[in-house]
Amino acid sequence: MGKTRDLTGIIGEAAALPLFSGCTRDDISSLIEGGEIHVNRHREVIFKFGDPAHYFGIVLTGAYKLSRLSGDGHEAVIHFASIGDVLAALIMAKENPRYPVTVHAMGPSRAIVIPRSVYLSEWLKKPELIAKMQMLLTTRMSRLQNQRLMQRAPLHSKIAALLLQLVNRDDGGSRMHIQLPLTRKEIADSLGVTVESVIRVMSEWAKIGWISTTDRQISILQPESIVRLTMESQD
Amino acid sequence: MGKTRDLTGIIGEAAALPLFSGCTRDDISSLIEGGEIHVNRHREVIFKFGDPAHYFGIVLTGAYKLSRLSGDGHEAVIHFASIGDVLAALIMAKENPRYPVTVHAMGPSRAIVIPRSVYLSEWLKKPELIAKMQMLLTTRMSRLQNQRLMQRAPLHSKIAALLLQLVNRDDGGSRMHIQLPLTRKEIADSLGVTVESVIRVMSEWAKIGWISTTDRQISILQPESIVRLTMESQD
DNA sequence: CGTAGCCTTGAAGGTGATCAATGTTTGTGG
DNA sequence: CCACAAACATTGATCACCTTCAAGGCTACG
Repeated sequence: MGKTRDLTGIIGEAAALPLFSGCTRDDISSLIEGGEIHVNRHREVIFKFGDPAHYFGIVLTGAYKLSRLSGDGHEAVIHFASIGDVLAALIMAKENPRYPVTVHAMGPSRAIVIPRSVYLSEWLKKPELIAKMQMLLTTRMSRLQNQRLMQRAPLHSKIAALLLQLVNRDDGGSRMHIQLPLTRKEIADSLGVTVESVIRVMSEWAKIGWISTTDRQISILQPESIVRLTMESQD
Repeated sequence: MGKTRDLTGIIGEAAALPLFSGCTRDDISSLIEGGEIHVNRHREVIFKFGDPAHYFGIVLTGAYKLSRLSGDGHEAVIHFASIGDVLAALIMAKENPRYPVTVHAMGPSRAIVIPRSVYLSEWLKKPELIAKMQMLLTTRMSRLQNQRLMQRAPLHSKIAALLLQLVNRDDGGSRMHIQLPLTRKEIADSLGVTVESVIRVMSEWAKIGWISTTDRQISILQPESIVRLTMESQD
């Protein structure tokens, strides 16, 4: 894992994030004071569950997986964080926080980690910034709630909904692509089911040409078909 | 549903909430400006999913159930809000928000609803208040995440975990009691399973004296046994 | 006193879990 | 660059758990 404290080149990059829209370069400079750039390779850990949490993070490039290990050794994925997303956002409010999740890089990724103290001293002073942070939390919460809605749906609906949630439109919508390197195992852990079950469903989809996978890059070739699956048991 | 705009008697009540600890009566007075007290009977709706959201709420007495209806007519319970908890906390950050859940009273309950505009103009100015709001959101998010961990656990573990989450210690801990009037259906909708399954598990527990129910009031008579169930497949 | 909401029980069936074995791709170090 | 290990994908057989469907009872409340 590479680290650097030289933040001069970063300010421009940070300014491009929606989170910092409306902030001057000086604003940003003070907001990321004492920060550090982490350069991670695939599967590297940036925060570890249970460790004392002195830093939070913002994804600059790539993506990170937020997960926890359940008692019987299964990994439960909480969230996939991509560019602009906040890592360990939950540690802000607590007194002596510990990381509530383990954060792995998904493919080569970069993040800036910022001392919690800077959040308390600088970030909290700016209402618009707080609102944006709340917005990020809100989005994540809505996602968790939506998945709650799908709990009773059949497996193929859950997988369909997850894929659509992670998708970025390529062109007019006739073909979609998921930016993260996503394994079947990660999909399974995200839905709380087994790899085998996920594979059985997705292999079927690949066979009939609805999706295709090459090196963990998933493309949705027939979005309408996938969308229809989520409809069946959903509003 | 009874409503009143006379807030004079409420300030003292509000001051007792952890949310407003450290606020003067004048502070509180401006924070609940334009608010309204809602007095609800069992099962009454205070916010409805999809309606334009101009107000958020704070539970004063009783409890409220936050839920959504899934496409196939099943109710999915998102959260049980009890005294001091915030209702529709998620609407703050958005532009033209609509209520993301339907909120039902569970038993006779009272809440104060406050215009969103007051939040934007008054609440956001106070960093400690923001921190407390984020804390409430954080707690809720952690809860959703913990339930995520239980996804693969057997049903009895899930029910055990849910009951323990909702419990308030009565005495030294040898006997616990859940303050809300909680039906088996609501437990089922909260876990994403069927009523029948919940009943089969809980009837068994009642038979061997681990719990007892009288008029939707659930008592846990043997907490250790219940706790053990959650351990089996959890950290 | 009847309806609505809640609880209960049973039988049958299906979905996804488990277990086991094998193939494939990716990454690493000599 | 090859060899080997590790991570990932796949397939099949069996089975447990939970769902579904159906029917009936209990209690509160207008």
